[in-house]
Amino acid sequence: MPELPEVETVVRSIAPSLIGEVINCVTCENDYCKVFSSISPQLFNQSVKGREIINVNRRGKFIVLELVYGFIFIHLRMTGRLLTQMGPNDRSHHLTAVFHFESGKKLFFKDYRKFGRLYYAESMSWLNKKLGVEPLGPDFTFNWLQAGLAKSSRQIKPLLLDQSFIAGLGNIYVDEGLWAAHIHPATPANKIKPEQIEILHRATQEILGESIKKNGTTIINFQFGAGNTGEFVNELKVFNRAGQPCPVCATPIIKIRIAQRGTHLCPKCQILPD
DNA sequence: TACTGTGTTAATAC
DNA sequence: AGTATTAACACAGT
Repeated sequence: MPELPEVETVVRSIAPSLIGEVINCVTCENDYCKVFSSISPQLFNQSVKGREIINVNRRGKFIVLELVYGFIFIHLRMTGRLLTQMGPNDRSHHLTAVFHFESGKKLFFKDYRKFGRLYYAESMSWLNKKLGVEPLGPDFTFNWLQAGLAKSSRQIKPLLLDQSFIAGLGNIYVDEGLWAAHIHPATPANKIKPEQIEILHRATQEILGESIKKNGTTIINFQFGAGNTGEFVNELKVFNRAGQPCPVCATPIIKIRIAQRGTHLCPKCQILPD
């Protein structure tokens, strides 16, 4: 399940082989035209054919291919993978799209649940208007977070998962950040104490940064490059650790449902306020 | 066989 | 307007 650190890892792994390539065409595979979202393969190709990729970046959980004119945005959703070559075990019926470059190189978009999508837009504003602040960017300050939480009565976890508020956090890193700050995930955002907001702010940045250093987290599916997996899975404190001891107090971690999402927490460290 | 889990959007209800 | 809930998407795994 790629979140910000995993998408960043993918970007770093593919950027060197994509920059400078000129797109001949992008085909959808296995009749899966939906990979282009709502537009037709013809229209998508009209926009990208002959254009050079001049940079590869990330915004939230989107991979951004900057073209000499315009942008391709790639969202991996849960199981999308970008491969520069197909391995012997990569079954072709999981392919949803292929980039064909004029050099002869290819980029394969493999996605066995087929939720991943490709989008084209002429400017970054298409994406920026959907997404909130970058948690590793300069706008993610303590003051901004405190003000944002004060304005909302929503439960903190679904608020942090809302990409139009903060872009890039998903189930793993929200659970980890809330545990670090001793915040129960169902706490109304506007009831969280400033001291806890301060820890949440710092912990979120630290956890994301550390995870990027370890190439992200692999629970089941995440891979990058030629089948490498993320090592941050070994640093997780609560996510996917139901029944195992809390690293702080040894109380068994529990898994509950909040806003229809599996949610991991320490029932002793993270108490819901009255 | 029925259910779950993933991220996101759209639709709907309050 | 803000918030919460649900379905839809697709499919491997249990």
